[in-house]
Amino acid sequence: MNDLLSLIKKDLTSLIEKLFNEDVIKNNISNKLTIDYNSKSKQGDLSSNLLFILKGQILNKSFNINEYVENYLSNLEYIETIDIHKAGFVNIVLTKDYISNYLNKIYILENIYTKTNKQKINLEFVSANPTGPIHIAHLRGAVLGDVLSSILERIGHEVTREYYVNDAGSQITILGNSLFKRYQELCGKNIQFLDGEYPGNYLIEIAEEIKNSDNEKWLSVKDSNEVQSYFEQYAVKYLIKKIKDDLLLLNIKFDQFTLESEIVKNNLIDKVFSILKDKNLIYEGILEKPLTVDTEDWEPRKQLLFRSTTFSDDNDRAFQKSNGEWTYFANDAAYHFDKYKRGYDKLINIWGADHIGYIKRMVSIVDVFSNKKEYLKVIVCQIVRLFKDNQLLKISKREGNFVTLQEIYKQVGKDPLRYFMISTKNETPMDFYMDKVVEKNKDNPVFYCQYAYARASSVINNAKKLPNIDISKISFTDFDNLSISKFEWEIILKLISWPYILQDAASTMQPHKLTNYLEDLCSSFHAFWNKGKDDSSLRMLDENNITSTISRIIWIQSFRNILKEVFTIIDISFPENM
RNA sequence: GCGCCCGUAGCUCAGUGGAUAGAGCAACCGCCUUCUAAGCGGUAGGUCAAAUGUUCGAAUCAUUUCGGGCGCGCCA
Repeated sequence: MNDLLSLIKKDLTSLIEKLFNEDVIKNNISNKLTIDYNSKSKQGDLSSNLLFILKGQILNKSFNINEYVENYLSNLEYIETIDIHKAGFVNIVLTKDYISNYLNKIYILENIYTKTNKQKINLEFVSANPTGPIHIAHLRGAVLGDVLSSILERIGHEVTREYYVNDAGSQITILGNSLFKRYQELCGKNIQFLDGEYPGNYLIEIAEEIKNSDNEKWLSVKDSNEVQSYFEQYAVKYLIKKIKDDLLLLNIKFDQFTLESEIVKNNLIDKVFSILKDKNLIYEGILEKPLTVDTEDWEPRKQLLFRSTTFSDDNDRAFQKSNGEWTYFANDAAYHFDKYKRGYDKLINIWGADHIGYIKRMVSIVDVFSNKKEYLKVIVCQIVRLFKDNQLLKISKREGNFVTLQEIYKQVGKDPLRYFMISTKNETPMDFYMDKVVEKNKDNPVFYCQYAYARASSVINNAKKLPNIDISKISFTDFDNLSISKFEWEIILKLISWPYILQDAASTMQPHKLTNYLEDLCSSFHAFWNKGKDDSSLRMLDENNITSTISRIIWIQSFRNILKEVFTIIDISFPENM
């Protein structure tokens, strides 16, 4: 929490403790205390539920709690006035000095954030299979993961951005096969794709590369394993490179790529297996037929199962296939074991909505080997529906005709993509209108906020031209409380609440709180800008009133500083001129 | 059938125990000789899907119902 609120909370908490120690109230209920920036009513800067929670606790009915609280608070140095609302809210107006003191930190961009206990966090996201290019279904998680990482870094954590590459398993075999078919096709053979194979055009490019360097050499290689493995590896390597390049369009970079094949090679599954075995969480059993499978396709078989139901999952889950191979789940568990062994304080995964059913077993198994509760946090992002010309772009998984990141990027660009992908809460399904996000008007919050920054920058540039003010010599000691209007104090209070907003976004892991804040703050700025048209005393620059002009330059610079902070975290541009 | 998520203004969404439930768009009425009108102000628009419960207080929590999305092999 930000210094300001935690300081005041400390004082209110000790008030509650005092009342408890003096036997005025029944219980120490300080854990129910809340204090917040007062955005809802205009009755003060901050509000607290203090009296609500004290009311039911008073032992002596004749004790005048309102008066007691009022006296106590009035003596605190940072409180200008307090107002006890009849419903039970305590509304606090802070002294101008106190608010100015915090504004100063933002003006000089120092000590804005309270030091947190630094944690080593691993954030795994995207992790799309290297069987095709990045497309719309991966986009939201990609940006969400990147921005969330930046948020956590900003408050002092050390974040590893990680990508897990599923380069083992049957999908990769099929990929290799499909690529070889494309190669054969280029060599003049007739080919046909089966259901479940990869007919996408992107494999043709890869096949062309191979044909250009090796000609028809692979047609005559007898060892089919050699062919298979060559085409698999070539495809995976090529596609990983392509995925990296695509993500770079949005400036998304990873610190680490971990290969499933390496996890398998290092026998980590055996280790996880023996831990489970020791804890009696694995057994040989037969699963019931799932509802989604036709009866004729189902054959009950004995295999090793993980006791997922112990952790309130619907079913126990297959850990080893009946043919002796490990399941995908086993590999993935081993991968998480690997992350755990690397010594992170916390693991975060971002998954698409299509993996919801997989969360329970993964979180459970990580709990088991890490011996920690909620060591792994899985964030789910809901699907994005893409609209163009107000028409829903239908996708068919079967045909694999997803709109690729590259295609969307070409039409929309980086800033709107990054902004909109995080501006809706991750659990809410999102509609993305490709035409609207590039419009340059109020309809489009990206431009609305960037425009506010440009306007503020323009004020500062004009201030540099004022004959009687040297902007480079302004320091915070020149800030005059009295020349600031009421409306501006509201903006300044919003600036001060920024560390609280960031902290909140970090602890709830919800980056959309940043864009909400940004839009609210910029709206206040645009409103104030226009007030100067009706009332010339509210114009930001006034040659005839140096004191108020200097004070305004200070908060406008602070406003720009905060905007820069938010834009930087979201990683979109902030042009000075538009 | 089961699990998770969602249901808030005509539309897209915030708000998830607190005050008279908020923004933007769309509609209607206004504001450019002066710091960027790519902007601002105002009007209108609500059974917070429904019911019951929990308590000082519920859009928010619980239970149930209805509607929508996603998922429900030994695939990945």
